[in-house]
Amino acid sequence: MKNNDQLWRLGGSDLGLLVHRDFKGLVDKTIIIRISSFLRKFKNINIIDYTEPDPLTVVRMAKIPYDNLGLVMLAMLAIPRGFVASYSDLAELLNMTPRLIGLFASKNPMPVLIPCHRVINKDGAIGGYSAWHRDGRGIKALLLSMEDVKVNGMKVSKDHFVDPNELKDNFYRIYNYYHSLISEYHSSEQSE
DNA sequence: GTACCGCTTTTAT
DNA sequence: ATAAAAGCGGTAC
Repeated sequence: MKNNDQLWRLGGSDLGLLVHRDFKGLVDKTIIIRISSFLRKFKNINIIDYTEPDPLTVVRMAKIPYDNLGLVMLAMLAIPRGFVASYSDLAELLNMTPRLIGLFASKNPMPVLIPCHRVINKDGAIGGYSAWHRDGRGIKALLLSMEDVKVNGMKVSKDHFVDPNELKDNFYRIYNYYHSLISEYHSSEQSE
C-alpha cells in the first residue's frame, strides 16, 4: 500500500480493489482484497465506490502492453458487463488457442479493471481464477453475480454468452482506439 | 536450443 | 465421470 494507491469498493460488497498507478498516473496494477480485514492493518484510507468505466476510458487510464498479453486484455474489455465469453471465443478472435488465453488471463496485471472474470469455459463452467490467494473460483462467481450474471452450481447459462460478432466489433473499436493512442504517443515523442 | 507450464477443449475410456 | 493428449507463447535454464 503506497500513499498514492486508491481503494475502490466493489458493488457495495466487502470486496475492494487496490489500484496502483505509475509515475505518469497510469494504472499498472490492481489487487483484490477484503476491505474489512484490510482496514485492520491500514487506517485512514479513503474508500471510493467503484463504478465501471467504459472500455475506451480503461484503455486511456491503464497501461496496456503492446504485445500478445495486451491483445488479450483488449479482447477482455470487449466483453460487455453482464455477459461472458469462453476461452475459445477469445482464442478464435485472436488466432490463439483456448489454453493460451487461459495462460494470458492468469498473467492479467489488473483484475476487475480488465475483466478477466468474464472469460469462462465453453460449457458454461466457471473456469479458473488465480487473482485471489485461494478459492479463486468463488471470487470469480461473486464478481459475476455482482454484475447480474447468474451463477448456479458454478455454471453460467448459455444466454449470458456475448454474440461473437458483437465481441469482434467491440474488440476492433477498442483496438483501433488503443492504436491511435500509441501512434499519438510516438508522434509526440518525435516532435520533442 | 530445450523443456516445462497454464484461469482449456476434445476425444476416448 | 474421469483421463489424456493436443495446443502454443512465455519463461527459465
